[in-house]
Amino acid sequence: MSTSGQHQFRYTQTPSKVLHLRNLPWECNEEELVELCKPFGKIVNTKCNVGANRNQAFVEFTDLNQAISMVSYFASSSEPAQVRGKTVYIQYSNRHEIVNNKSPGDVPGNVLLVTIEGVEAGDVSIDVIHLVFSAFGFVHKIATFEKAAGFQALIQFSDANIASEARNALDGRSIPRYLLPEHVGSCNLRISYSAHTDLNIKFQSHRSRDYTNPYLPVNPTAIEGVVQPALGPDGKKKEHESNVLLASIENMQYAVTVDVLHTVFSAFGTVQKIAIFEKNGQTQALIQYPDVTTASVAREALEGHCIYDGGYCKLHLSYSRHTDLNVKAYSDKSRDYTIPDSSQLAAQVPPTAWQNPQAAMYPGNEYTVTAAMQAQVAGGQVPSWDPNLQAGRQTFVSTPSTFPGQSYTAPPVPGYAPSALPTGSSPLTQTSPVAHGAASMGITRPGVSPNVNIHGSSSPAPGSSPLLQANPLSRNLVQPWSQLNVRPEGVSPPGHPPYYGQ
DNA sequence: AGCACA
Repeated sequence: MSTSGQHQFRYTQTPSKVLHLRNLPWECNEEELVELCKPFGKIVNTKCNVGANRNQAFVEFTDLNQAISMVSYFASSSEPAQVRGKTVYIQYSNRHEIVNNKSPGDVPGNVLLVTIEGVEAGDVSIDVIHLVFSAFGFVHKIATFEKAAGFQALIQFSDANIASEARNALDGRSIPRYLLPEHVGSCNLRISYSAHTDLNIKFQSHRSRDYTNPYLPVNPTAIEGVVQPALGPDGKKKEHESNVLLASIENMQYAVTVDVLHTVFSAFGTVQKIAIFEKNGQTQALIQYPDVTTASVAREALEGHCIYDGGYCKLHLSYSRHTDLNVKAYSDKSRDYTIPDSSQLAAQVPPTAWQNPQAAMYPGNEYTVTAAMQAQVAGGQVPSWDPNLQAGRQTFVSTPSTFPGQSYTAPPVPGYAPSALPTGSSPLTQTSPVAHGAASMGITRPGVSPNVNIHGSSSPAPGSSPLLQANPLSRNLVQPWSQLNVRPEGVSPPGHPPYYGQ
């Protein structure tokens, strides 16, 4: 008489050693599942927090009879199966084994990866996140970031037990409404484990916090994402100064390598770090000085000037929002000069290492946030460039041998008066970066050129070591002068004589 | 309260 008489249930009930459990309480974890099921046999695998509501689970016994005994028992029992007082419905799974029980995000650790669904980054403050997660124990560090997956946060606890409690309690739940702006609708938390064990927070900011280190400097201007200065209401650039310069390189017909940039920008002070990246098809670079003053001088001096003569590689400089770059110490695209002997790493670092430098650290679903991680775990100090985007520009970055032969001129070295340079006295003088570079600078911005005005005409003798550092052909900045006479194959001498501007 | 994962 029932309509289901000749119908099977939508989900077949043929016995399987895998059982499907539903109506589980949201708190349910693996241990509770095992407690419920182990009287009937040995459990070889489980999967909990399944389904949209995370209230289903699978349990796999070693053999079919054990699963059958459990289903049979509760089918005839007056006491339903329960977890924490909640009735659990048990049936045979329509599969015969549990696959992929543990995704990387399920491997417990002391750091949680929290995705806050349905909100924009600005809707949930780091203080709210801190408040919510502090209910389970001392929160050591928080780093937030925004990616395709949504607004995410890494929450570091002292140990995996506390992290686990927080995850079990909060996964799938919402941040209380009263903690959120009114316009926010639902706001579900999706929580998995991060592979990280210790976040590297460099600044206290609205994006990242280290609660273990109250003396960590505050970086009030660290704003995620956009590197370029924001536009003010009047449409003019709102520039706040920074010790890090953002250089956009226009008309980049010639290679602009880390070494070239280091040479150019070192004229104004110690360059700490450099990172080159592509943005919207344009090459950009971040150059970090120890202080704002140095950066400011460099910016004023170099803005609008060309690295190479003929209008090539014109620099446009602005202040980055970043204050401390998190770059690979030695790669094609970045350099950290604050690390001793970084140049020695050259031979040891595979050329492709930078392309996915932290891949091993970001298994599974964290993969999608790698770029943001590099930025935000470091405290929001790095723009969210994707190193992988830099493929395909090898023509410009490989070696000096790819310079167009006849038109090569070397980059400038501000700080030495062009007039002090010898011309034609040696093969090298014609390629002198000082000569051409200074000329280029002088032409582009007469009177502002740092090489003339800042350091005056107190030039060193030709051939002294600063000149070496200017030569982009030099792969190694400490290369002895004599070695520079041996040009890399394929690099032609300059096609035009040195030009000395005023 | 009704089947994951790739």
